[in-house]
Amino acid sequence: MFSIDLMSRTPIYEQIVNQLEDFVLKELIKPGDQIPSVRGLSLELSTNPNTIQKAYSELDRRGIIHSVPGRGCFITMDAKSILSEQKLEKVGDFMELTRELLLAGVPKATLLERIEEVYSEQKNA
Amino acid sequence: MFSIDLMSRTPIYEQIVNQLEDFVLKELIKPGDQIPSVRGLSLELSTNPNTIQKAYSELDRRGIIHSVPGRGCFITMDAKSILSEQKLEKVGDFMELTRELLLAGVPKATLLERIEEVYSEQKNA
DNA sequence: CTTAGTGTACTATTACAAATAGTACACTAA
DNA sequence: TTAGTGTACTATTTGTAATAGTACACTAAG
Repeated sequence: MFSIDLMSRTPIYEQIVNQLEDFVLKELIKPGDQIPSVRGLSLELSTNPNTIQKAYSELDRRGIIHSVPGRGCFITMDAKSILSEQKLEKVGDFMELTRELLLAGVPKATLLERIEEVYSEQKNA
Repeated sequence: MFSIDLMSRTPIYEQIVNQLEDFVLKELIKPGDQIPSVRGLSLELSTNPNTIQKAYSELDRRGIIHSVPGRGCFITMDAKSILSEQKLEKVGDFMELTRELLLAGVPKATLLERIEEVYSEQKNA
């Protein structure tokens, strides 16, 4: 399920965080579900347990997962709403990127087409 | 003209590169124009000359500027076209971001509105 | 020619964050 | 009791960015 890119400039622990957030939003993992153990995932990904723990601490801090000593880590009930709200802040990034493309001479129509494309992908899913 | 953010996660030399690229696209600097000297800019920004040189080497490598030993650094004639083409690759990022926002529940109409907003900003400029 | 100002190249060092290594402790469930 | 959890901690390694300092070749102005 998880996969990491050692060549990427984004830290491994951050890749884990991003991927798990994606899984939650895509509902590949649901509230209450248990996620892989720190040691288990570190073996699967051939990383150090501390790297996984750093990712899980971050997710716990944000309220996405709930860690229970001796039992494991579980997706919280309101993980999805937290993430959705968090992603809304990306609308600013969206506009920033739009400005860059405008500057590069990309016509408005092109962007509109791309949006249609992405939103129609979803209907087929 | 240039400014750097020491707190940013993006390296200083990369901030320089990005800003100069922006200036070219915005035509604040034009082909043939001379840009600040390595030592001059390092003084202005209170950075090490090597940091500026790293940025300039990168820009030279990409064909954005042309360095002439003993004279200075100048914007190349086709800097803008190189940058425009380079930015086109960002359409992929645009779609990726659109997918994220779709996943977070942002309605298509919101994104379309934002695009209109950005493109109308430009008309006023 | 001299001088000041350019870009360029190089080595050494510092600073910082990510990642690794290893250990230890407390808890839970079988 | 035992195996599997999360957690905490220190020490170390690694890679990159940035700094520090020096040196060289070139150009233009005097």
